[in-house]
Formats: sequence, C-alpha cells, structure tokens
Amino acid sequence: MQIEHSKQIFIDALNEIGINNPPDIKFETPKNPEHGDLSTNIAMQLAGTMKKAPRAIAQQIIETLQYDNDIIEEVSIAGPGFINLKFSDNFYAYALGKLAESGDDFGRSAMGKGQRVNVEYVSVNPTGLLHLGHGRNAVIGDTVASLYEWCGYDVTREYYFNNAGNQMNNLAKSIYARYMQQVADPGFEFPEDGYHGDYIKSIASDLIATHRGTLKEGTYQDLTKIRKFGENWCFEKIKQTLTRIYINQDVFYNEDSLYKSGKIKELIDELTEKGLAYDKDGAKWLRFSELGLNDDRVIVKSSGEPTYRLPDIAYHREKFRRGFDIIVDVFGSDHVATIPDVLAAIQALGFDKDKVKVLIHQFVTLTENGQQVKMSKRTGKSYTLDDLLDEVGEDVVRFFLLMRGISTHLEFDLAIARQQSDTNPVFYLQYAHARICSVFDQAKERGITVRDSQDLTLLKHESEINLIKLLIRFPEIIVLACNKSEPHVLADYLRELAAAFHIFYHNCRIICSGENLMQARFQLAGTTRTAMRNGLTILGISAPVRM
RNA sequence: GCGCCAGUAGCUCAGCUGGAUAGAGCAACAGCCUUCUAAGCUGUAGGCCACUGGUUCGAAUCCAGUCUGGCGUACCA
Repeated sequence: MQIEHSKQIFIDALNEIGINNPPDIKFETPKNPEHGDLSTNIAMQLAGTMKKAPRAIAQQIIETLQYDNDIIEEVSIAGPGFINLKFSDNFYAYALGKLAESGDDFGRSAMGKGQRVNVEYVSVNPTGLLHLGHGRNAVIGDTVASLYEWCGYDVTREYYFNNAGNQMNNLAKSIYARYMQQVADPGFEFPEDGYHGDYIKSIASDLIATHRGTLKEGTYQDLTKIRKFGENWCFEKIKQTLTRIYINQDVFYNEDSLYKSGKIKELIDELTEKGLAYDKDGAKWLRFSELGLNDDRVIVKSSGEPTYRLPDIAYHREKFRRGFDIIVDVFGSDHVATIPDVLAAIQALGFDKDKVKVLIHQFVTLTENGQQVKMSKRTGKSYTLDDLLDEVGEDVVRFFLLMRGISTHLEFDLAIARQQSDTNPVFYLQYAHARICSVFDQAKERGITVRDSQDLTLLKHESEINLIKLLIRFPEIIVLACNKSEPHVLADYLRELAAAFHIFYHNCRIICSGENLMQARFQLAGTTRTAMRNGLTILGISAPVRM
C-alpha cells in the first residue's frame, strides 16, 4: 500500500531531475525501525550511470520530492545513500480503515484472475499407507493450491496414480503370501521383494473375513482379485488419512486411462515421427541426448512394458491440453531424476516447459529428544502418517510440516510436537486468535455494542501502529508465499502477527478504554482476527474460538 | 565419478534476485497476573554465517574450488 504510493512520487521526482527511464525503484521495510517504514537504495543504483556520489543524488531527489506531509511524515538520507521514508500515524489509521473494508476476503488478491492452475500432489500408488514424507508432500501441495486460490487463480487439485504394473502385482503377491500363511501354511514363502509392512497382514485378515476359502489356488484369477482388493483397501486408507488433514483433491487421474484412450500409443507414434524415438536391444529409446540431456533413456522395455517416463510425459502433455496456464508438480527429492526428462520431452513436443513449476521438497526425519526415530521400510515398522496424527493431532502435524522452507531437510521433533504447551509454536498462533475471540465474547457479555469505528486516528500507541503495519502486509505476504511456493513464508508471518497482537493486547486495554478508543481498538482486533483466521485456513489449520 | 538439496546462536530454522549493527522460536538466566485468556509480556546472555580464494563502494547472499551430511544417478516409480 505504501509502496505504490511512494513509487509514483519517486518516479515524478526522477523525471523532474531528468531521469526518464529509471531502473525499477525498489522499496523495502528496513530491519531497524529507526530507519523508517520504507527504504530505497535508488540513489546508490543511479550512482554508476550518473557518476555522482550516492548521497548527493539522494539529496537531489529528496529536494525534488513532492509529498503530502499528512501521509509521509519524514524523508531522510542515511548510511551510504539510502532514502528512508516515515509514514504518519494518520496514514496508518487510514490504511486500517481500507483493510477493514475487504471484510472476510481480507488477504485475497486478483493477481491470477482468469488463469487456471493445476496442482498435483501426493500421487502415491495404492500399494501402501502414507508415511511422514508423503505427509509433507501432501500439505505443501494443498497449501500451495490454497495460496493460488487466494491470489485469484482457478485451481484444480489433482492426484495421479497407477493401479497397473509391477508394483501392484507385487502387492497382490505379498497379500496372497500373508493370506496363505494365515489360512493354510504358516511357512508359505513370502516373495523376496514383497511389501513387508504390517498393513499387508491386515489386508490379508480382511481378505480372510470376506473371501475365506475361495482363494487357495494361487491362480492368476485369484491374484487379480486380490490385487483389486488390495488396491481398494490401500486407497480407502490413503483417502481417509488425507481427509483427516483436510485434503480433498478434485481429480484422481488414473495412469491407466492414458493407455485405454490411446494417448500412450499416440505419443510413441509422434515421438517416432519426430525422429526422437528409436529401437535398440529390443527396447524403445528416447533421444534425450538431442534434447540437451546427457543420455538416451528407455521408454519401452524389451518386455513391452513402458517405463515410468512414457506415461509421465503423456500425462504432462494432457495437462497442457486440458488448458492449464500453470502446472505445479510436488515431488519428494527422490524423484528429481525424472524431472529433466519430462520437461525436455514436453518442450520437444512444442509446449512451453516454463509453465511447469516443479516443487521439490527434501526429506523429513522424525526425531525425539535429538534421537532419530527409525522409519525403516524393510522391517515394516514404519511410522505412518496416521500414527503421527493419532499421537499429536492434525493441526500440529500440518503446521510442523509447513513451517520450514521446502528445500531444507525437515526435522520433526516428536517431543515438541507432543507438548500441548507454550513450547509448541502452533498454539501460539491459535492462542492469538482465541484471545481476540474472547475479547469480543467479553464485550458481548457486558452488553457492549461493537460498531464501525468513527475515528481510527485514536490509534497512536507504538504497539497499535506496529500491528497495523503488519496487517497491511498480509495480502502481499500471500502473494509472496504463492510466487515463491513457500508456505513457511505465511507461517512465519502469522507468528509475527500473533506476536504483534499479544504485545498490543498486553499494552493496550481494549474494553473500558473509553468509547471511541475502544471502538477503534475493536476494529484493530477484528481485522487482526480476520487475518489470523484466513492465514490459518490457508495453512489448513483450525482457528479455535476458545482454548 | 556426475547431478540436486543443505551446512548461519547450545538445538531447530529464517534471511540467499548483493546493502545499514546477521534474525526468530526453543533451551538458559532475571523479572511481570486485585484489570478483556500468563498457551501471554519484558529484559539478559549467546555468532570466524563450514573452509579458501575471487568479483566491488559493499558478500551470509554472486562466482570458483575444498570439506561434511541427505537424496538421486535403472529396461524400479
């Protein structure tokens, strides 16, 4: 809000001086509040081309600057040539009034109006249960999708899965082995590369309960039936877990449909036609070496089965064909290798690969008091996302998985997560919201009517002004978090906002502060509550009314 | 070997499209409840920003190299 205003008067001043094509004037909020509310280094940027000392240029600029004293209180030069602006309390009072006008929509923007975004995340095949790493993928994808929505985009949340192929057969064989061990022969051999998780035994038990005695032959038909049973079982669990953390995707895209509709064959033909695919050693290869990558790769194995690359490419092409302007893929770092292949192929097919935004998050390690909790796949003692949700709750899980940058390894400390106390950061945010609600409850109990404040200029206390300053930034923080695809940007901001509110609450009594001031403070608290609630909603965390 | 991610306070992490004295939370220490929720507030202490060199008015940030950890590097996905 301050930036747009300031930019224009600076452009005018620079024109006056004779600089008609100034570089983009960048403003930032100084870390040190003594440096004012807004700061620009434009004079230093111009020093090179103007061949003058930065401070001299700054002096010239501020002498030319035309501004309203009622809005900008002070303009000063500092350090090597920064120009610092200080806005008046009246300006902040005015700004708060403007913010309150957006009501429940506070934080929304129209940046992406008319643009369609597809966000694909989770995309786990139905061969097992979700674990902690999937959880990170899920909440990042879901939150990024929400950020796009709040920025005005039309968003599709998508889950891509494969219910054919080797892994599913493996699942079927694993279940069959456990089934036979329980029903007929405890020594029945378990497939070497089978799924060792305990959940396979649960599936087998359920299978026994429903199909006992009808599946002893180990025939092809049996396995097909078992496979379907296992698929449904796993998918059911996965969806249940996702629903627990408020994730409900719009589209479940089945890889198999790409085969059935002939899209895969079409893709092979097209790649062959373009001279990008060739046969060697009984397999079909793609000429990635001509698309800027190091090595050619197999797209159809000599067995006739395609590798994962082929459907991945076809799937991305379909996403383009479906008309999305932005295509977001959320992957764990173990999938990095596939990305260059898909992007290169997509470009070769004539699509703009810059529309694909790949978000790669690093792994999660579960620790407890500094000790790593083992999550081994082989022993089957893996900590599932459901286990964690049971133990610490949905809000804590979502917040912990979102509070770090996506490219850093995330340490999930069980001991802290379990604490239902002040050391747990998620409660700090929720508490701020609950506290505000409680003030309004109090007011109601005492028969006080809350109405639109007539005089926000009564808000002059340092902690009031600081809170307003933060509130002004709420919409731009959402845009920033969206552009960077970094949910933690919003999480960090909300912590700051909560802190500013707690300080305000501590310093300024709201009820009984005199009618006009009280109403102004109600407005400040109310706007803070809206920002807090909206921010938490975007992160997928509840905003409790009472704690 | 090659590629991606990371290395910042005791711990977990921000800051990384170069800018003013490097920030936060937790942990530690010292304070604040007869007043709207103390799950809160205030203060103190804590740092060769992995290492070496380069780029410039200025580097945690950019470049090169080295070291350490994670993930990849399939006719698995």
